[in-house]
Amino acid sequence: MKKRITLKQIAKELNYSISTVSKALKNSPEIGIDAKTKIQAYAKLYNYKPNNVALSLKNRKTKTIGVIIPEMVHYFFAKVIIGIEKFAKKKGYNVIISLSNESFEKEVINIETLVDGQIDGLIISLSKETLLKQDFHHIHETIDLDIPIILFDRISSNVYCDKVIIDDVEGAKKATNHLIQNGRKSILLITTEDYVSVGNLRTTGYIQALKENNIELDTDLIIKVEDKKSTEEELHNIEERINEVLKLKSSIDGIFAVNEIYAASALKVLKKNNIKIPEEVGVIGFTDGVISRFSDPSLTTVDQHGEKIGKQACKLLIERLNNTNNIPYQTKIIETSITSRESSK
Amino acid sequence: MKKRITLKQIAKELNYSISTVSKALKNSPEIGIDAKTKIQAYAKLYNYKPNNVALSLKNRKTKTIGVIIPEMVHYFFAKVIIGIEKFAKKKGYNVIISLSNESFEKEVINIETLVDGQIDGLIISLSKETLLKQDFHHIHETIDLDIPIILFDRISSNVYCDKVIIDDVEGAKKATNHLIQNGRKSILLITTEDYVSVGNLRTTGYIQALKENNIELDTDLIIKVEDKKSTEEELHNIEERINEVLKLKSSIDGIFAVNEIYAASALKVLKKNNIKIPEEVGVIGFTDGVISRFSDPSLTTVDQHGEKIGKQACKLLIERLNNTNNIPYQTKIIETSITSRESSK
DNA sequence: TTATTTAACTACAACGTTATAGTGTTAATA
DNA sequence: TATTAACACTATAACGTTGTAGTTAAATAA
Repeated sequence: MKKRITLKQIAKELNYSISTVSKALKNSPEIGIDAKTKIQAYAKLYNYKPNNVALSLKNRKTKTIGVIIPEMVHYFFAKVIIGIEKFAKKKGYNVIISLSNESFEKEVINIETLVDGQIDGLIISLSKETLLKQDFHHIHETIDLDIPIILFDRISSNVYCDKVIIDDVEGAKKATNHLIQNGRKSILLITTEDYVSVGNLRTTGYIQALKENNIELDTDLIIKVEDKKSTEEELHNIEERINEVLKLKSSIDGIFAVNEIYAASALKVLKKNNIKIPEEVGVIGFTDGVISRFSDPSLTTVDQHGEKIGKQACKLLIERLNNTNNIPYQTKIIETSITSRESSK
Repeated sequence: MKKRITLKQIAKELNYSISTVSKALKNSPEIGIDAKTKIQAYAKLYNYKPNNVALSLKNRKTKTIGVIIPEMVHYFFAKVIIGIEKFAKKKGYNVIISLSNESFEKEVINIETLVDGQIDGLIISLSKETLLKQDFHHIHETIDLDIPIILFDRISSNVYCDKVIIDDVEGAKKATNHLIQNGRKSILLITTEDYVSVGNLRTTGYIQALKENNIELDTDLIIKVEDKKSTEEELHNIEERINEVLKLKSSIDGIFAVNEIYAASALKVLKKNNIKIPEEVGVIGFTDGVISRFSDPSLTTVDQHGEKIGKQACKLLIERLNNTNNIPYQTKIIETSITSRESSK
């Protein structure tokens, strides 16, 4: 019905120039007290709000941050977004969210769309396909356009920009040590193929922990999952593989899974085989999500503090946005912590 | 480094007027073939892309849709967003997401921020606090500003606008009937307080199903949870209440919970009491999320088809955006379906 | 008295785009 | 030959702001 009022309309109505109205509303000392009070009262009455699009055009700033994540239904990403959103809002920024759906092509398109004047900067977690392809031209082009990018969680050392990650190696070490300190000696690792940076690093942490505790590495105790998307049959597949290894290696007394889906799958297989958790086999997962909280037994996990990651990423981005002079790129590492639950004594 | 090129720069470089360049890039018949090819080649070379902010200002359209949801970590909302995002992108719209965090105040602020020129229309699921307060002035004001709103899931009959919901009554009826057809006669309902519209409606469906099957309603078999936020102690509280009723009413052979958290809690209590699922007690939840899929036993659920809801909401919104002439408000109802799993025979 | 300062405003340009109206020049028509 | 039409382009205004550079008129200083 009633469209929002503009400076022009106020000016016409009160017989002032547009400039006067603009300045009066900004409380400029150039404007007389009479005009100010009249204009301000009128603006308030008609609920004047400056048009943000016009401001964006004028200032060449949209005060909007773009976020591209691979998937929405992951608890971790949801948490990161909460962190970003909270911090952004506090600093007067809006957040646009796009989903790459783990696809390289969608990631490229999404970035292109957002970069077309919609956003001041980007926060991205790379899709699995991008990591597999190792093609980062779209990221580089964006940075060349002077649009800062912050990478989080799924990063690449081949991209030069600010990054926020957790110490995956350290987190995996913590997890493995947690099991070892419980007296476990034969620990099964369920991880991803190596091109997924986080899977890779967590595998490294697992191996390091074993070494530091003088436990010999048995590569048969490592299951590497080709994880595209967690469809029903894919899940079934994972369960099958766990089952096989479990049959083959009866010595197994601990399981470390690099995400909570794998951990939940492990629980299922163990229960099916009537193996007592945590008495016979202790289980620990990565990512503290709803599945871990509501599984039976509830899962001990390595908490990634997604909200903190989001906040940190957003902070880095806004700092860079406010500092045109090139500060050197930083990589912030967020500490993990273990949330102890029933699946490990 | 290299900022994006503008029409002005192309015009200057090639010695044409800005209008000519603009028209040449739009393939206007007004422009000669020579100029066209030259300009188009140059634009392509320098990767010209029109500035969206300028277009927004000119067209008074941002081609952006705002979405406000109460929480991000709910599987259902995540799914809805996926649906919205997919459809929006296909139609050339971007999506901005805001979180109300179940707070009335945050909802109001978020709407205000978004409405200030950022978006063409809004898709909202109301916060619990808003529903409790029954204060919808912010919604009405936005609609008055000619910014269309689509409400989904958490709606109110006191707001006149397009809506997308599932048939909660019907869904609850389906769920209850599912248990009854399994031979259950004494069915515990775990629901929310009545002000949460969906809880209310699902309670109604439960009652109707009983009536239609000539089972007398026993109000002791209804647990109404005051659900603010699902904190650890809150969850514990719910489990306590379920436990009490279970002790009091040994006849219980079925449980219907209006969301998956309550259903998971029920599972936990049943298992603690060594009650066999589904043999002794069948359990069914609402919302088909990850918890249901990974719980033990896996949960039979009423699937809300979140993605479909999102798509439908987005479709309604874009239709309204394209039709300035007032089409009457519609309420679309998305069918639910039961996903049968282990917790019910 | 004349020059200068101050107060209180207004005009203008610019951000990047597009639609409408206008301007020459050449070719076709009456 | 005079008129008109077609072609190929340009100028201008507008979307809503804001900062800079004017413009008045009155007040003060010399």
